[in-house]
Amino acid sequence: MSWNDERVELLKKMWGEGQSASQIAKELGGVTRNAVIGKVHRLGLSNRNGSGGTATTAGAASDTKAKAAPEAKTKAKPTAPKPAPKPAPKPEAAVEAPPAPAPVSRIKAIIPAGQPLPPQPSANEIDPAALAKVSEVEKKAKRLTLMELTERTCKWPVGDPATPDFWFCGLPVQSGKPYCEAHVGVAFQPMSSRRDRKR
DNA sequence: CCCTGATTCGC
DNA sequence: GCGAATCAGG
Repeated sequence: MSWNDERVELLKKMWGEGQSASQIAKELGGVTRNAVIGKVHRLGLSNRNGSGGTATTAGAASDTKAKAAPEAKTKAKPTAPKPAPKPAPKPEAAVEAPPAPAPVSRIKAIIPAGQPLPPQPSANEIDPAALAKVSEVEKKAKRLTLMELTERTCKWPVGDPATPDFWFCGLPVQSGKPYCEAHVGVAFQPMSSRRDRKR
């Protein structure tokens, strides 16, 4: 496979959207993420400029890569303000809210085979987008049983534990979190809507 | 271990 | 120019 115009464009597009190299490679097919990264660099669009903030959805592993540039990098673009096209019309990647000083991110999420299941879409009002994502993801869920869960499978429970069709998502977890990306989205909602319940 | 991007260097 | 191997980090 070679880099057609189309392929390069798709690469640019996806990279611009913040997609990870591996995702792009998967989409393109016939290339590895290394190839994608290499191409990205050759094209000179390595830094994903961002003015608005944290728009990284499925990847932002490394960022503090100031590193020690051994040689003088020949990256000259002094007069290239770049309008920083950040359209991102995709409503898909916008589930996280920055202002969350709440230290609520310490759920042990062990799921003690019983009742204390912290999350669970009930009478809650969560981000519609996040919920949509979840229900979409649940189609692809692995439907694991409790025993099949591992450290890197999403432990999001689906269904009623007192019912034969109760299973866990089982998709690959985000990173150290107990859930896959979609479920992390609804599990760790940093409070936004419905903040004051009746009291 | 999973993942991420960055760099190097033979091709 | 290309990308596997390697590196460096989360």
